[in-house]
Amino acid sequence: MRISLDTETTGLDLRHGARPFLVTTAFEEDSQVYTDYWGQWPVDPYTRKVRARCSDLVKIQRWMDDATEYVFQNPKFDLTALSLLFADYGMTFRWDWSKVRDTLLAGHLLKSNQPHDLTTMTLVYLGINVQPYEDEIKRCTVECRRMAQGRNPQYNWRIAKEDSPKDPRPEMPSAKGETWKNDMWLPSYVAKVMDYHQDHEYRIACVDYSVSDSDSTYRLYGHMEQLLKERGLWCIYQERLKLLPVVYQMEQYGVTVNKARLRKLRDEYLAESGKAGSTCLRIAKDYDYNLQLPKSGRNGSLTKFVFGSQYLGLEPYETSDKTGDPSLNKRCKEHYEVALDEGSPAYEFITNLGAKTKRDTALGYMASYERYWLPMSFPDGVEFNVLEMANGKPGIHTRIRQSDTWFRLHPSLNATGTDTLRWSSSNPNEQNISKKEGFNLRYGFGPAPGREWWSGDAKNIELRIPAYESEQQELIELFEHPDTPPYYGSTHLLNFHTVYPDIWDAALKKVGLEKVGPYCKNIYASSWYQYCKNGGFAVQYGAIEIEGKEGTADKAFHRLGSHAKLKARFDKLEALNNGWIAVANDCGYVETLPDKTVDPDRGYPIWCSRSRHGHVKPTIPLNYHVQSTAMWWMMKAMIRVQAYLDDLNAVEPKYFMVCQVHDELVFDFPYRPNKGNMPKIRKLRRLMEQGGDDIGLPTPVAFTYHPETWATGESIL
DNA sequence: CGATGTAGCACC
DNA sequence: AAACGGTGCTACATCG
Repeated sequence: MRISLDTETTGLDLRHGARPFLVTTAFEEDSQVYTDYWGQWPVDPYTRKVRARCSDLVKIQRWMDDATEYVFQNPKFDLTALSLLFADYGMTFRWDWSKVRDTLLAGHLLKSNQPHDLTTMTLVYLGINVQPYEDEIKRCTVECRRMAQGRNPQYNWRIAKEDSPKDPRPEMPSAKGETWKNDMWLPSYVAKVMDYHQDHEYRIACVDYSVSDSDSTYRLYGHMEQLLKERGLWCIYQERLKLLPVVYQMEQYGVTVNKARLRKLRDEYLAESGKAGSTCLRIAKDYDYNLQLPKSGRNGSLTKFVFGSQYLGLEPYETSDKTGDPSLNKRCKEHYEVALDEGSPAYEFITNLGAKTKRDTALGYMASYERYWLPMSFPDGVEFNVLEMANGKPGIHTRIRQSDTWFRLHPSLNATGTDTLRWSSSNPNEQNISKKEGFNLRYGFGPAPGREWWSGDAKNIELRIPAYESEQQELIELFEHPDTPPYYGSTHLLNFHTVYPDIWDAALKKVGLEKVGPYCKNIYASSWYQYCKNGGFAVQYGAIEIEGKEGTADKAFHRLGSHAKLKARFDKLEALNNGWIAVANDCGYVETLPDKTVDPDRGYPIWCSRSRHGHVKPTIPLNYHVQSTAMWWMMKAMIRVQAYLDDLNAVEPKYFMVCQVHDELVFDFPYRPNKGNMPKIRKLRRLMEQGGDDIGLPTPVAFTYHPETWATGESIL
């Protein structure tokens, strides 16, 4: 029998203590959909702890065991929630991944650029509007919250609020915005306290809402299953389902963070930011201006000082598309640093402002890591015995002291979080941890004692895909012969030669074919070579070139006509781009390269939004196709690798995949002297590279060894 | 006071 | 009509 399940929880931060207080289900009998529920268990209003009934938990387990398929909207969340709740009661929640179905994965596959929340999908696919249920529970919850906050709170209940120094909420670091959503347990509690009658709205609003979600999930899945089959997407969906246990285990294990190292960075940045800020204030004071420095970005005070004619009076370099205000972003600061006289007040001000902003951003990230991290008892925790009461009786219990140095983050990973196949990551985001020189926040991350990290990244995968697909020989040659001069496998150098032939030829005369590439890279490191890298990325991400005009790419290359030269040299790439634009305009989506082990005839459809005039932006189709193909490859890599790790972990869990940043995978392994894990790493590399066979091009993977920190490492393979 | 939009910056 | 793709997070500014 197929069932659907939905849980309502006291918040999203399950690992910080949020728990389900209501579990609802839907199922079918004689072509009729029925619903049922367990809970709503009482929530302690002072601690927000859920008091579940063990007999209910047993029933839920049995209900799951008896089902042949369980449907969830985002299974990872509900399964984690139930697991943790069961664990609170010394019970183990069990489920069978092969029975798990997901309306979220199905929704993305059916229409990648459409919202995948349950309310929207229920409206779109079933024509049912469940918004009234949400409106009702919102109204009830907000009413009840008023009893506990405001000017005259009657009770001292711990309602959800955004964390703040005045009123800290360490148990709900992600609470912000619509915080009422964390308090849906409150109406039934109030009804109980007030002894309201059994049918009072406070007693039923949450159950009605949740039951409606279970019902929607059940019906939605039946509908989606049919659509996926009709549209020939069933095989792809089944392959995608294999991701669920992989993501689950990654989130569960998390990444380890070193507090001492992060604090060291913090102290450095704090000092430097303070110094740069004082310099800015001093310069402003010289103009008799009382500058209010923003904590990040800009504020009115700063804008007035920088652009006001009576103060620094800088000419705007770029303006905002939306507001037309002069911009002060990184590009602009870089421009002013070149254009202004070194030593002038304006120059000093801009450089110091840039230095401050960068550091403040890093400081903000570090603060968020501290908000989210959790203590870990492994590995330098020490066992000790204590006398404790348990079940009303005293006894000696073994406890493990928590580490003072090592903490763990569990970023939330969303495999359907983007319009493409890229994942999103949040709370905190693990995909934007700086690796800039001098700002390498990855220094704070790495293997805990007794462990070691390895990272594997797909070499240049987003350039390889279009190169092989279009059969652009120069690029294929480049990738196949990474040790051959003059480019040594570097697309930047190939671009350099193409865009700046005069500079290249002069260097060639001077140092010869063997050395011309490295020479250009070295002596033009912060000028032409850097511009070339910037321009190359602009082109890779789909910059548009219009004849005779300086587009973004030419601007980045610092030379008019650069983009035209690249397009002429890489004519097949250009044809591929035009081909995908035509496909997107024709049918509304592009597809990833077909995977011959899944469906040799078609790939994953990635929908491209259209403008009001019905056309797809020409910068989108190739980019979506390439980005998503790379991520399909990554998905295959993760599924294969996890299967291998599961084998290794059959006896004792030791080998973990812990992080994914688009084309990079990070592994946390037990430490082995003399790189004793190398055979396993070679196996990982083979498994990852196997994805290339599936989509028909070579996809080499490079591995780096990180025995100490993620910031530094040794290239091994 | 909360919600919303914008800018800026970190990643690939 | 617009022309560089995909994200998340924080602070600032504004509005009701």
